[in-house]
Amino acid sequence: MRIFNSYHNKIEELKPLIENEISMYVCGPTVYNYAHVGNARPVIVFDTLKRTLQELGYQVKFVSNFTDVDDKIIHKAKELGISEREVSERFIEAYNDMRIGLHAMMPDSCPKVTETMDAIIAFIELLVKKDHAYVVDGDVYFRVNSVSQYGNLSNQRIEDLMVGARIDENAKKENPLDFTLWKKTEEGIQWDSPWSLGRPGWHTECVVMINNEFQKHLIDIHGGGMDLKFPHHENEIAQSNAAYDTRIANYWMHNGMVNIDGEKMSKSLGNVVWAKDMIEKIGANPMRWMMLSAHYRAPLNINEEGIDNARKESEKVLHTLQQAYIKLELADQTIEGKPNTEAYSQFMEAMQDDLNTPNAFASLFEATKKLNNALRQREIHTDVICDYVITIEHMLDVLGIAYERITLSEEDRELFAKWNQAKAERDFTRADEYRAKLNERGLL
RNA sequence: GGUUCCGUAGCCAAGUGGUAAGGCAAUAGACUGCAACUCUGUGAUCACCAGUUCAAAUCUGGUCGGAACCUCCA
Repeated sequence: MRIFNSYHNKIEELKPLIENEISMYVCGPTVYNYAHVGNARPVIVFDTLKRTLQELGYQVKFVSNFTDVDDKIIHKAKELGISEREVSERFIEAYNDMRIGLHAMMPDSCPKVTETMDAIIAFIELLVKKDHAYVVDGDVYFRVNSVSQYGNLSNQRIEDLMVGARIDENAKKENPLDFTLWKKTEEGIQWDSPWSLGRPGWHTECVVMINNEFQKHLIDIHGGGMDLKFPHHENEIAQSNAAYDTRIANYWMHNGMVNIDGEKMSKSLGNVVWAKDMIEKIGANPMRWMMLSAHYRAPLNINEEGIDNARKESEKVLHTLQQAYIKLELADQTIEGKPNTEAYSQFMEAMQDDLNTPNAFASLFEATKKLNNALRQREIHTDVICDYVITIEHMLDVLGIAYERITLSEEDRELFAKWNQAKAERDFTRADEYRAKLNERGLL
């Protein structure tokens, strides 16, 4: 498996820390609102990565957090007149519903900030003790200049960041780029700490959770949206380097942003689309299909035509699969075996090439075409059909596209028999009746 | 100002040195009792200019156009 490592900006062979095992972490959402379609992309991308790794035989441990302590949650709670906990629980549930709606596997663990507070405070204490952080009036800041590697991930020099960046002037900080580890606060939920009543900054939780969940300071893969590269991931690396002298993850992966009709989604443009609404509108399969039809690192533009495309393509493949099930059922042929077609090899080759899903789809279409051809032969070769059914099923499993094996009832079988007989007798009135019934049952 | 990325047929989208995958749409056929489904055929010299090379969409330089990040947005 080769993946593009954002840390080095190049494609690298994936070498796990432990043979046949992969530890991966993806930054989760701040649960103050529903997830929009942009949020759905990393869910789909990294779920697909996990599926690919599993198909390759890796044991994958996948962790993704919930940020349930944040200013935005506090504001939302005020707005709705409910507690912060109620806000976060509501949107955690909604987020998990979205995962289900996208056919994404649940992560093996979803730690929450509120349940990690002791470890976060202990970690900040460690940074302070090591002199990588300093305390001012109950706030704690990370001293960016204390780690030499700062800027490595985003490839920026501290001086450059200082010049043009619109950095808020905070007189308490030694350096404008220093980021908050702990914030003294009067508003919202608070925790007691050695420095003040307050709450942690955003960048610390991921580091602590990774250490906690994986019981080590270095994992294989860390993922998230491109926009998290700086400052969030840069800051994670800085903290981990400061505390444990490791960059937390060997491989950093970032997915591209999602646009709607060529424009960035934003509240001000009023074009934010909730993922749940789109799933409901177009269905999970087309949604995933569309998201995977472009390479994960490229920006993805969503428009009506793209949705339509994804819908047609997915339906076509699933329809072919369905016809194959019926054909095999009618021939009393069971489906078993492992994928052993050229198309499958090419598919997996594409997936191993930094998740080249567009090429993987090409293999899927080829397999579909082969299957369609096999289904149209006068002489039915069920073994060939079986090969391609298994091939396509495995491909769909890796892509997370849902399908269902059809079984025929006695009635269905009779209908097929009668239809064929009527056609043979050239009684097209009756034949059309049977055809209509079969159509009604979605079997044609 | 700094950093990163992109510009391939009507649309979506691979390919990153050896004469342009795939899909959608369009169009012409085949199959069919008719239809649907399906299958087959048909289209681009890769934003522009210059350079390196036997050879460039693919490397270098430049021009034009677009995007992201540098603001606790995936």
